[in-house]
Amino acid sequence: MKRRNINLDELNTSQLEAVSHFEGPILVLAGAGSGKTRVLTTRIAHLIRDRGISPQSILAVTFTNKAAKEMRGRVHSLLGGAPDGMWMGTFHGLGARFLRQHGTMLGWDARFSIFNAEDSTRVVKTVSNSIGLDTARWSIKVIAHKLSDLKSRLVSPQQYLEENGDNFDIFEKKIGEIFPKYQAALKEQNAFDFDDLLVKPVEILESNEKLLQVYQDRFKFLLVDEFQDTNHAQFQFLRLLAQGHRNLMVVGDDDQSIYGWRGADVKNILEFEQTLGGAKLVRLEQNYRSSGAILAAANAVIKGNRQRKGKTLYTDKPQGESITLVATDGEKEEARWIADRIESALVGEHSVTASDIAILYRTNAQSRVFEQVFGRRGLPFQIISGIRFYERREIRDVLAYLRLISNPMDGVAFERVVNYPRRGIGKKTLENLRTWSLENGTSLLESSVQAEGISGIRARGAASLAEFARFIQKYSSIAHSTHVGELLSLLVEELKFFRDLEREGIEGEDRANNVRELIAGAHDFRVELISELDVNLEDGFSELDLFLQEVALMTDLDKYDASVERITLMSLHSAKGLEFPFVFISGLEEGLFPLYRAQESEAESEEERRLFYVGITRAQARLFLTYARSRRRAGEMVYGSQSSFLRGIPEFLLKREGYSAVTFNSEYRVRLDDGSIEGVREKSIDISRKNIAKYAKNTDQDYDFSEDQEFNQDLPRLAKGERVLHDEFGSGVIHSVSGFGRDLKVEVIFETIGVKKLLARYARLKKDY
DNA sequence: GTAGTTAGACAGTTT
DNA sequence: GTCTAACTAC
Repeated sequence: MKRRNINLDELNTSQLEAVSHFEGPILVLAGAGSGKTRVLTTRIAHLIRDRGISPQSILAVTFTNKAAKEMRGRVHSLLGGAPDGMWMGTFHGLGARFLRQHGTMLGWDARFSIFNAEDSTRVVKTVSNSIGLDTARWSIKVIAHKLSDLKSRLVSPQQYLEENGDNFDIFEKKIGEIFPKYQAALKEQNAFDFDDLLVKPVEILESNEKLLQVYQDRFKFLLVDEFQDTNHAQFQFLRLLAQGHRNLMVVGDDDQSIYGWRGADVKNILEFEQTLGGAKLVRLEQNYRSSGAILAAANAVIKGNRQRKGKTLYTDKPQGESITLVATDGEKEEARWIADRIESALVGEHSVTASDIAILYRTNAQSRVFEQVFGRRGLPFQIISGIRFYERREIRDVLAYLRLISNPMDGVAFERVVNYPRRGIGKKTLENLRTWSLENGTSLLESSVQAEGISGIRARGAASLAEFARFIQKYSSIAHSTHVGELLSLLVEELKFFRDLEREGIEGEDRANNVRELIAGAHDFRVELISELDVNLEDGFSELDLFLQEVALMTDLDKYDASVERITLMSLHSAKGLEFPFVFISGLEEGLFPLYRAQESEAESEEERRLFYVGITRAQARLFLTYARSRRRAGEMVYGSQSSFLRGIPEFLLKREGYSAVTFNSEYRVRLDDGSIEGVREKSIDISRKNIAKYAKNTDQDYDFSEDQEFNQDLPRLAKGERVLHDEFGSGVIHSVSGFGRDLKVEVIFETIGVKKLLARYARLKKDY
């Protein structure tokens, strides 16, 4: 039976040029919303179906699991079946997979742990302490960042020492001492950090001609998404693999490079054509996402940057609505304004639903106010990032047990849980254990078995340690024959985990629920394993090992579900690659966005501007830019002016709105425990913190200022006889007013459709002169 | 030696 | 407003 070719008719000229490109390196400069995912997925399907390339010969790399998943899904549906054998994943995921197979060459066991930033930092700390570093003077964080930076540039400890010779300043000297010890500590614990997942495969490939040959032969076609975010190690990994066939397609947008601080090197994309001699260049400049006004703003903003390849997006779409720029007094007012606007959109603009709306911000801390305001108003929302699920204390505690069961050499995991729940093992006991382990070259867990014989450890502590070791051993012995979900259930049950958490009150209840969610996820793991991974490749590992790997590389963003009916709150970084009909970019204040700290160098300033560009180009139909004149940051009140970024947007694209709470001309209410309402007043009131505290004290909780009909010159006085203007129904006269605050209702006689009863807070009535 | 409490520093983005 | 280090009570 002859199968139909992949349909290429609906591609534009540039897209078609990229998709039908066959052999040789190619750079696709894909502007925001120009259909780059479509190009990638269509080309993969085209290669397989029309060019007869085996899926096994294709390697596709993305930056997030979510993107990988989506790509796999789209290729699947284009082909009408799964592309079996195709390698598709994130750099880190592919690196981990590679190391499971070949890490033994470097002396690691296949069941290694993956250390996240927190784990790595702990190792840096231990190592720093061991060389007697004054940690008050040298920040552990700065050291950890420096190490990561070196590794992402493929600098080994030996190279670092050789290249710098005697030209060390004091800091570099310390780094030179810590770096090799840090690497040794990871190896002792049979662990790789995030950077190692990229660095070590390169190390292996570069030193094993034969193995390199195998992989070069296998991967005839390589495709890379978000190429502007690759660091040196990642690019080197790609180059090694692509050397054989030279069929490397990279897709990216230098204007959306926002991970320089993580080691991403824009030069990879700016100099791609030289590096890969004879590379073809295709530009995708037609935007299919945003309205004319939004796109014009985006183009104007990014023009302020000098370091760029240069391209201008265009669209066939109409200009659309103006971009709304809103100034508010404080961050609370900002959140309320946005909440008001969302409510009116949800009610008044009937095609808009909560999932169409995103609120973006520069720092995750900004999500808090929205959380409070939206929570109080009953607006459904989901926060992506913030404290990530897998980084929560209770989750990391449980996972540390699993890690220790999977990899007994994992010292970070050991220290995390050896005394949690309390087993009477304290600082001194651990210190002695550590010393003894170091001298005898055994892992902390092994040493615990024979803790009785260690000098300095008392009988009680020793017994607890031995007991703990037996506990872990017991689970290790059943791990390979027990499903990971079941294992986790048993473990949590035996630890009486929930009992302890429930003693911690409401917060403990939350934590318990998070653990339950994790257990539920673990029980589902088998299903995902079969559908997502090449099972044959992972032979020899237990589900536990694979579960831990998946979880180590999982982020909050991977849980983001566009179809769930909630407003999405996330950082601008997280939003890359997504799109929404309604986008609010909040906190556009000088110093917050762009951040003060990023203004020191031109490179960082430009990166901030690219971040703004990324934010703007997420919007399809409506874009709202908001800033607050004052904001609480790190506990301090900060007074700021509007972001200098806003000057980059031509005035004619903007519609300004003010929103001030200084004059509070409506009632406030204090809701008492029994539900009654107290203190309804008509006048302006003092809403300073002091007073709020006073009311909070009096009522003990849940006070609620009526939903803020804040002063605004365009707002009509809602009284009988007043002429008003409605976005949809036009002019009318108020016939009656009822209710108050949140529930204020008005009956309006419109010229067009007659009498209509409206909720004032949704109707957004304007003054009609 | 260990567990619970409090003062102090600290909030930039993430695989 | 949240996490860590130092302090104090047992």
